[in-house]
Amino acid sequence: MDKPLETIIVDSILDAIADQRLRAGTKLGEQALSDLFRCNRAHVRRALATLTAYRVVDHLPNRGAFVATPTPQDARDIFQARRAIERVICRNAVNQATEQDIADLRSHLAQEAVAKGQGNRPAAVRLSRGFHVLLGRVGRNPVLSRYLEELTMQSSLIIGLYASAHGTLCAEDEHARLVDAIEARDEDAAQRLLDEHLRHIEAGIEFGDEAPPTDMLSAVLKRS
Amino acid sequence: MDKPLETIIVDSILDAIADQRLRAGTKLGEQALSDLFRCNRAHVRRALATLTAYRVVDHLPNRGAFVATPTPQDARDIFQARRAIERVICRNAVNQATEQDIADLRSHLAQEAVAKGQGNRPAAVRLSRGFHVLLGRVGRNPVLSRYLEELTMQSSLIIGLYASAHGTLCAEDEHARLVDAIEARDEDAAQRLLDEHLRHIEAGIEFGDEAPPTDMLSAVLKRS
DNA sequence: ATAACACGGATTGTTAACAATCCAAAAATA
DNA sequence: TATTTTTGGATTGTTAACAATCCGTGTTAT
Repeated sequence: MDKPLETIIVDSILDAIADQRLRAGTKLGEQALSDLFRCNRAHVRRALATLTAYRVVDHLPNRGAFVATPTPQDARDIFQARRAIERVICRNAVNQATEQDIADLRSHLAQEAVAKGQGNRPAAVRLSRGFHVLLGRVGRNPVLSRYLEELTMQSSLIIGLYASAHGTLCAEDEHARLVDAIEARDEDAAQRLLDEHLRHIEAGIEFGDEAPPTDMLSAVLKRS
Repeated sequence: MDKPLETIIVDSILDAIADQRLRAGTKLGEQALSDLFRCNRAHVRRALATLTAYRVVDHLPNRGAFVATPTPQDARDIFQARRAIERVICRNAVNQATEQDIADLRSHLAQEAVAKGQGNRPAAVRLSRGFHVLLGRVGRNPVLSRYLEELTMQSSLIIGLYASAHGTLCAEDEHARLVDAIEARDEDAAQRLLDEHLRHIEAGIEFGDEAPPTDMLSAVLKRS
């Protein structure tokens, strides 16, 4: 049981972003965070530095750290990168997925279905991201997985910023059909399904209206 | 004229790695670095943290920071990621390269030729990396460019670690032919050339013999 | 002679105090 | 009243001292 403290802060913030509890533009004050996590300001400082390296936080000198607000152009670049990376992850998954992997993916699908059935949108977004991250693990290339984790994180941010209200979010049967293709070892079908899936997500994003930053860190980050 | 100090340290170390003046496994002591750059230990500490985030430095708790030593499996993963990413960068470049871009690439080719002609291997490695980074810029997707910069950095490390002595390094006419294909707007040819080029580089790597870490930071990092 | 142990220097990790900067609200001026 | 200036509090950035850990060396005991 190790608790490297800095990782706890980083993960808490990443989770909050994936959950869309932390919205783009929110200020991440050092004092506020060190109070929340009962720790030294230096720890918070390092956590914010690594989040900045992940491009999930913008750091303005003498101003502080803010949850990044990707521009529409950023969004296009990010989704193009996802298509490039997930294409190969998908191929790896088709070639290397074990029965256990398939079972894990299907189990995840079930969770997604529950969240959707309950109309729990934040959970749906988080689980949808989780599906792609899980797929990345199945691909067994840690380099690609890491990039995908970054990109899906930023995607969550983008969806929180720009997603159209009429929540056309990740038709989950697209996930299911992708798992079918992987299980059937149909590489072409899997790659095609994934590419289309990503294009659907991107198409569901509506640019043009800026979302206002929110606040109230403590209410949003508190958990353990 | 900005000198954010931390970036100076980071860039110096990255340059030294790209130049293969800093070899894998070298210890990066905090004291040594703060002496070298006449700065506070905290600055060094942050620089090492961001280098760790770039996966170019390994940080062992209570032991210190070391230039990362990628394993052969790491190398395979890294080159697979490069193929995935540069494939798309290449497509972008074919579609968007301006005449100025082509000119820049050709100018870079000339520099590479000079270094090779002089038998200057470190410069050749650095310039070879520079070609790919430049290509990334032409692709005009900052997300992909950033990942490519990381990956080429790690590639330099790998080449320094494992490259066969009979320096079959980046047949530079492969770069030249790639630029030809881009200028001719021949997407298929460009992508094929780049993919083959990357496979050639990877094939030129010989695993199995571990290279011993070196030392003497001051001799290797000093410049400005 | 070898192995376990203990000591001391060196290196990393942590903390708190101090300095610099920014921001918003109040005060002064036109 | 509108605009500029000032001022105080709050936040970030920097530094140095202190604590904890590691590692090589030298000692001791079997």
